[in-house]
Amino acid sequence: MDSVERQASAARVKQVASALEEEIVLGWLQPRERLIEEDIASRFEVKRHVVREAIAELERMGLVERVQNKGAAVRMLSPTEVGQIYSVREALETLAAQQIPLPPRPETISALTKIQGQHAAAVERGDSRAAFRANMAFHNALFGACGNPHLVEIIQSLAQKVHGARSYTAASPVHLARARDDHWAMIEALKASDREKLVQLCREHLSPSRDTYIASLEQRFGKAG
Amino acid sequence: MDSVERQASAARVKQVASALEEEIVLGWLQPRERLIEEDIASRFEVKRHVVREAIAELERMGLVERVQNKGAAVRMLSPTEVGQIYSVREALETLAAQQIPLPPRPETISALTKIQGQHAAAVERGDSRAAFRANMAFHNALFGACGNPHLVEIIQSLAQKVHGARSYTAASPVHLARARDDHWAMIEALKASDREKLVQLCREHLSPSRDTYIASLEQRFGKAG
DNA sequence: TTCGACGTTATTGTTGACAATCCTGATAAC
DNA sequence: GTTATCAGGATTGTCAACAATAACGTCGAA
Repeated sequence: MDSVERQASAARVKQVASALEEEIVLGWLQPRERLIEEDIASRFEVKRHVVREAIAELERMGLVERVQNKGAAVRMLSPTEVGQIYSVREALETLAAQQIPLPPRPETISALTKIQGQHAAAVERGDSRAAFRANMAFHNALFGACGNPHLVEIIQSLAQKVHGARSYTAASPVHLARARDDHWAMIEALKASDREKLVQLCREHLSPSRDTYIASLEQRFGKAG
Repeated sequence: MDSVERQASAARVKQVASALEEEIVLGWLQPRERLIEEDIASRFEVKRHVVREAIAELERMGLVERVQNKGAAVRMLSPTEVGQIYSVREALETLAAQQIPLPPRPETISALTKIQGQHAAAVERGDSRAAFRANMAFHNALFGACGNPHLVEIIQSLAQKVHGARSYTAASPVHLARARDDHWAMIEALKASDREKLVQLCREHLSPSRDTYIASLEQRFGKAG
């Protein structure tokens, strides 16, 4: 093991991609901001080649837009698009929630509880970066319990698509706290095998960030945006 | 215009990717068969670079599997996986069918009719390649009418995932004829604004290829497959 | 002063060569 | 006869230099 450098490049690509994803989600990279390949390469100490693939990945995820000979820029989602994506998310996450076997396996509960502990801690100390990660982990674990990995994969990819739209809420203490409470409530619903409650929670969990994003966008660019 | 060579590479990548997709779907490339980058490069008269990206695309679509330093091979889907994917497809295509505005716009009907004419013609003359293309176009046009491009995109990607599993049915005259009849029936349901019928048709349209694939697989490898 | 042509620079796209890795088959030892 | 070892070839992964392109600023003319 000669340290970090000897990783498979595929791993490095994912590493760079998710690092960039985080920066976009947390708002460190603003919409319309360009992603310069060489800059990123030197910043992460990888070859441009790797950055290229990472950006291609981000493009596939819909976080970034690319045009010939002009490079990539973080993508700006229109309110319409965000609304459409959320409506699909709602349908799919509802579907997944309905398929989670109740009562859940004990491991599911313990895993969720553990992750949510980390999430709550991150929210407590205002660490939006850690909160973001824990939040993703929570949803993966939750929907992962539905037993259909392909459904989970789609839910994940949809969540990633609107990650870019979340820079407005990802750092907001109010929203983070609300998400935390929602998560605990979901765990309770699972424990109680209360499917109706669980589905309802999942559905309503989505609204805040969608509404906040759309509202802030309309405020900035006018209702026509 | 200096001929085909002057295309943007992005376009060539997609071209190669969909050409390979076709070959996989039509069974010209068997499961487990390896995809040699240089071979493909020379076959399509593009650089290896382009092939690489195309294969990455196929990997993302789930048609192909890649391992470090060993390259890509067309992926073999287990019956379980196929079942899972189809169950998500069913949910999503049902959802989309429910969202198609009824009565549909005249353009929708005419577009579908035109595409289906091509499909029927292809089926008639046993041109499975053209039938495959027309089939894809039909479903895109149909679900595209639901008005949510993101939903359509997901439906498309799921269809692509099981394309590999379709090599068993894609060339079968019986299945092609059945698909053709289903399509005509869907158009009729649209014309009649019969939502219930439409949704039912979409749902049942999926079963044959799934069942055929699973059956053939279990026959080949035993129920344990 | 403003507009447009032009050259410069920053950035991306492409290429071929090289390095690393894995598979195959042959040879030799047990 | 079987297994272990090790070349040789085939294939993928990495790289750095080069070409192509678009953004930018400058200069000159109306």
